[in-house]
Amino acid sequence: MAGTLPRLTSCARARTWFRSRLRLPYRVRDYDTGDRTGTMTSQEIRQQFIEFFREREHEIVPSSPVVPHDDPTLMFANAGMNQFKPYFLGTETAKRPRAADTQKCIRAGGKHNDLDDVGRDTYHHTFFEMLGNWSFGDYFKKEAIRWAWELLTEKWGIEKDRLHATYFEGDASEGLDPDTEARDLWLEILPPERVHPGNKKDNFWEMGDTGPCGPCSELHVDLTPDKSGASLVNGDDARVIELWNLVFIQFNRAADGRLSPLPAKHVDTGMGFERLCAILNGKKSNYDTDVFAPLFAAIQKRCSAPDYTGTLPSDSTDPSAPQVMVDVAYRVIADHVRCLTFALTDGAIPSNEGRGYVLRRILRRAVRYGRQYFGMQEPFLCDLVPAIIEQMGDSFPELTKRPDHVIELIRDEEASFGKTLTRGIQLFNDAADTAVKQHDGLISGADAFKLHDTYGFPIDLTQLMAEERDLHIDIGEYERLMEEARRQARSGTKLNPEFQHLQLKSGVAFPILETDDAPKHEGLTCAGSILGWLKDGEVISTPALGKDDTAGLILSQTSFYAEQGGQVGDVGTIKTESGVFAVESTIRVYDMLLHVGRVQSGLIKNDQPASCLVAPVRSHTMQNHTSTHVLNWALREVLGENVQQKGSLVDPEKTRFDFSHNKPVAADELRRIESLVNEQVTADHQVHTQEVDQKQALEINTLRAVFGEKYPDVVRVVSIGADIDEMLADPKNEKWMQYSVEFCGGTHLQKTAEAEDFVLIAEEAVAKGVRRLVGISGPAAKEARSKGESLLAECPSQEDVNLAERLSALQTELESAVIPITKRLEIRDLLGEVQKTIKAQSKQAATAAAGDVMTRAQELLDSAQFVGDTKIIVGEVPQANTDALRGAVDWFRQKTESSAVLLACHDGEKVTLLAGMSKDLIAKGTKAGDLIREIAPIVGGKGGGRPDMAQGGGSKPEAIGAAIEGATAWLVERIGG
RNA sequence: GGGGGCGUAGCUCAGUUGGGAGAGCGUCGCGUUCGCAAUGCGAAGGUCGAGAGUUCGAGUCUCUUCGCCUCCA
Repeated sequence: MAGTLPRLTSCARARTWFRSRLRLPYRVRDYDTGDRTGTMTSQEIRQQFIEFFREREHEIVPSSPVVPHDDPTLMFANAGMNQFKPYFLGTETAKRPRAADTQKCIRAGGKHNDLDDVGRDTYHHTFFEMLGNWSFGDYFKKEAIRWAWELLTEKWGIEKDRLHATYFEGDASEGLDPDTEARDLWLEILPPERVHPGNKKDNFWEMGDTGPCGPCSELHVDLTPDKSGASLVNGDDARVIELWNLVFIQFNRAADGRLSPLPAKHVDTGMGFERLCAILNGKKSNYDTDVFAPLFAAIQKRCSAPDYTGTLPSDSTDPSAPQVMVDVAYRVIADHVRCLTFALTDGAIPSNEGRGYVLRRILRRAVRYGRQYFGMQEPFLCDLVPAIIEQMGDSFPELTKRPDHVIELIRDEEASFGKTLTRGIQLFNDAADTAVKQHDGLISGADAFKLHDTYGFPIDLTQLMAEERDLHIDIGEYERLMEEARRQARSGTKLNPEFQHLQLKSGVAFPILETDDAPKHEGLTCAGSILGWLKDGEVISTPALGKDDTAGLILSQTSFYAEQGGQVGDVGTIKTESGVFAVESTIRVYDMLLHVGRVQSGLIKNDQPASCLVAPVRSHTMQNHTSTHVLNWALREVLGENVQQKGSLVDPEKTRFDFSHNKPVAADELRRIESLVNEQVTADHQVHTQEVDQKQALEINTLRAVFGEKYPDVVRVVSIGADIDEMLADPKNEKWMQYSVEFCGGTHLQKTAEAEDFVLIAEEAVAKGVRRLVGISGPAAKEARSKGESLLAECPSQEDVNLAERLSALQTELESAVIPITKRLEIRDLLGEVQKTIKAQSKQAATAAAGDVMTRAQELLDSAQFVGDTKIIVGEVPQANTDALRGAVDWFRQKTESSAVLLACHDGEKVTLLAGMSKDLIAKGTKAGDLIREIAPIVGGKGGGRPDMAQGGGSKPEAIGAAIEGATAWLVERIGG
């Protein structure tokens, strides 16, 4: 599959090239009939947008990944401005004042989750492109408005009298005046009846609760036949739709809610690409454009589906008519597979949490539609990926890099959902049967909830399946269970209650007390002074903190490391002349370092000099952190360049490193990785750190940056063994490849030998395609080694006695022991062999014993007395066990017409009794269980069982004789009498 | 991070107050058949994920742990 791609994409490239030479004229004609044969391809539209702004001195930037690795507040890129956020926030300055691009966006998580709308109308998408142009403190409203107008009307020929503009009408409660500047600019172009004021909701844009914001101005297109849609602007009507949003960022909202003018004013615009393509080609639906046409063709071919006719549930008298649902399925599948292809290409993976979970839900929705309306039982979404790559690979070259990987991920996910679906359908059928028989066609809320909770069946699917069988669901009960589950999940995530008040109150102003934490790299102590503390959600400095008060203490200077980059926050103590504060963890909020903990003794007052004492365990953290870097390097050496860091955690006990690798790391690979790390430790390399310009640092060939992570312009480089200046002077020299170089702000050893030793103690999967290694260093590593050796020495050899007991003891110990993973694997193999021996031995013993038991059984049968027609077989069988006695009872049953049996054996103090009764006796009311209950107390125990076979036991072997006599007497009386 | 579910033969799964580990498919052997398909009879195949506990007795109950699935945050 991959082999054919380059050829296909180059075809597409040639086509674009050819078209661009032709300079075909485009004119938009009639929106009403839609009979215009579209002449502008989406490729061309995208290209012309880019060119238009390139000609106006905009830097054309590539789309940022749709999966942001550097912004934890954002699940997916959802607007063009995401990658420029630092410029608006003022944390970075733009290198060029103007930019334009097309940004890949996904909207599917979030609060207003409109996933269920996608496919049911003409314009909702989970994945879409956003065209945008930006000014960072450069041009403002005038140019933005004029260019938007020029591009739409002059270049693309949209009829001028179909365009409406909106501007911000002002808001008294915020003290904001109307945006007359924008209004007047529009009035120069448009007649007053097509320039509309808009309220704060529609025409004032904010990034978040705080930060840059400003009025916006939107261009709307009137698609009504007679251009009468003026009253429908901002009316949420499909006939008059928003096309281009121009945001003028000119205010900053502070934490107290007040707005202040920004010194630098910015422009941020966004125009939905798919919608634009539809409008320029006179199509009513985004799905009727060539953005989707090739994909629809691929779907039809792969699914042998009926033709796509473009009907919608909303304009049909029967919203669930077969053809309508077929058309919905086309749109759902096309949209979702686009979304998945882009998200997986950018490094996301379907999983059971976070954004991975959103993707899983999207995939499942598509699979369900495919199953239900196209009858697809096998994975099929994966087969649609090449069509997308062929179509979009030119504009988004990243798609062509690892298509196989994306296809495989989708196929696996589809296959595993297929299994869940089959299981769920079974459960549904059971639930439906119960509903029909017992509840008058009402499926219980509990069943619906279980389908959702355990099998991942969304409620709408369950409802659909119910409707097919003319059943209903107890929705009220379902909702109640759902809410309960939500509540439970929430209550589980609360912070340590002691520190809950340390959450900053939102919307309340607070001073930012900046902390200088440079000393963290110098040592474990430093002197600073108290600036204040965070308590009850507020940053304050009075009154003093008394004994046992909990707070987040803020110092002017500190040697504590705040949790960042995988390294945990430090613990320790802070002393002043009047008190001692125990620090339990350290976190960063903005530029404040919060020393979270409690006052141990005395008082802590503001402005006091304070000395920081970081707990000595930090040195173990440093050993582990430096080892982590070497490990990262060793992984590349052993497993190859494909190893990408996926996350890490470094604390005093261990280092936990997650990386992309799609199969378990083999035992010999583990050994090599471990010994490579130790070679570097023994070599006692100097650990170099230096602040370097990011671009320059990226030149270094061996540098390992986290894929997709966004770094500041000046980064701290940590090199193990190689001088950083030398590397910068000759960044491409092959010899650097033998050293570890990373961007890192963490605390490190000065020389690698200080790590002492390194041992891998675990290897496991965390997600599909992601493995996790856990390593330890220092004294803990040495201890693990010797523990491993001693456990290995304890392994029994085949000849040893009491194999079974020793094995069980060793397994228990092995489970909790911290030993090298390589040693663990070795021991596991060894014990596996031992296990086989044990099995063979016990089988042999069983067959031998069976022979003895049969001899004894024959004796008992021969000496048995008759009571009427029934044989009374009672006696002791030495050297037997429960299974052997059962075998004997079965044998007697075959040998005799009618029999009552009681056998006994003992192993040390433990007595086992077994009783059997033939059917005729049971019919007469003599049951094996009764016999056992009667006899077991004689040997000091009890028992029971079924009428034909019962079992009991006790602890008095010396009473077996008495028990047998008792049994004989009981049987003779019952049967004889 | 929290909740729920599952783990039994090579595969798909049953297993009801705790009381002899099962079915179907597959495998192997033997029949019917010239042979195949089909079919009849028979057999092999299990540390019931692992470890502890309760019990006279645990696939079943309790706890711990591993793996997978799933929902919520």
